[in-house]
Amino acid sequence: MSLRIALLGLLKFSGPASGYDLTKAFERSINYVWQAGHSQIYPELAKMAADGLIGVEAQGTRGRKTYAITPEGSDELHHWMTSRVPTLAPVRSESALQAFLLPLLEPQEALDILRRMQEAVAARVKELEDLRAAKRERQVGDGSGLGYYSLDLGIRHARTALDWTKATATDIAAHHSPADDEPPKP
Amino acid sequence: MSLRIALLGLLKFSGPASGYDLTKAFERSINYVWQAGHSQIYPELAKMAADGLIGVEAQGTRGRKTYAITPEGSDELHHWMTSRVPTLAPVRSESALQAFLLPLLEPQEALDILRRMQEAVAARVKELEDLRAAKRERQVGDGSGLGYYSLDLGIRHARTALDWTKATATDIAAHHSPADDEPPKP
DNA sequence: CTCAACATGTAAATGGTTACATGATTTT
DNA sequence: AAAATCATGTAACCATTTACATGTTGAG
Repeated sequence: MSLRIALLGLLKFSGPASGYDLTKAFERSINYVWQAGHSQIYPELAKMAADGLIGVEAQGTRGRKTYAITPEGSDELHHWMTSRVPTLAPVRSESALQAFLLPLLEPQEALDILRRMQEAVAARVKELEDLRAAKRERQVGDGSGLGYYSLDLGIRHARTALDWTKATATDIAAHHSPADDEPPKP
Repeated sequence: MSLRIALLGLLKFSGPASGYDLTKAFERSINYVWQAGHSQIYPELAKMAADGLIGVEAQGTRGRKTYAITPEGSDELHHWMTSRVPTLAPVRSESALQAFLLPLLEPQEALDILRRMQEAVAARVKELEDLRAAKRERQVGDGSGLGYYSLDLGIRHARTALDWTKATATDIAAHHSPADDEPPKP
């Protein structure tokens, strides 16, 4: 379902596009909230066309097929957006699993992991903030452009994860009584 | 892979258990970071036993099989925990997709959705905070117990999502110029 | 005796990833 | 002429979900 919705949203927003274009669009923008490769996108477009949600608007050179959203597709998209019950998608994340299992490790091992996590998350924060800055330069400064609000959400989540790594490291270090194996350097 | 690690972690922490026990443990605790039902767990346990990561310790009544983690299983778990590179799992969430597509809607429609999201997220925050309070009462107050740190992470994420719904609603309402279809009630 | 909880499995369907396969056009 | 990019598809595999299927034990 979600792949369909994502494709309908892209077609609605940017107008007619080919499977190739949509694959690129996925890589560029939407892959921060949903991922799909061309091997999933092409068959899905064929099914959506069969269901009347999109139509082949033109066949270009190199076998290029340009799809456009139909009124039925617009309805489907609008219906999904406005009537889906806000199910909090359960988290399914290896990092969260690692966090879950942290108490199994020795404090020093846990601290090492948290330090590495912290670096990775800090890099992600920077990546997303740069992306937002680049977007701001390219277009008008308001909330138009798909992905504006989800990018904000992503940045907030990444910053929260960064805070968590710091707080957790502090917490573990406190229980650990750092004198044990980190003798102060004079 | 992750399912294996989750099962190894539970067996390591709580000692020998049956597939049934582990299914219950999943439902209770770990399902905030990873989900699996019994139909996935039983076959996986069989494969893990074949791979020597766990062993059948005892066969009880009602066909109950009790599995225990082996030294090889412990190694595998420890290796995964300490040597996995902290890949930020890409988000794949319907809610994030909905956030991504929000600019397609009329401001009033978007505000309605954000209001419903806000209620759902607030409920999640409360659920998780209650869970932490209940855990605190039951056992010692420090960071022991699997899931202590990931629960903290979950609470922080949920609060962040709540903040986002409020900020986004405020932002959209500002652009919308509320006088348009929300005349002030005298 | 009946119902809830215990206990384990398999099968079918869906969704997603990786690899295979092919060919046209444009750029260097 | 070679390489990069455009462009589309299929096949095999893996993970996950939902449904099917069966039988035991203990409590009320």
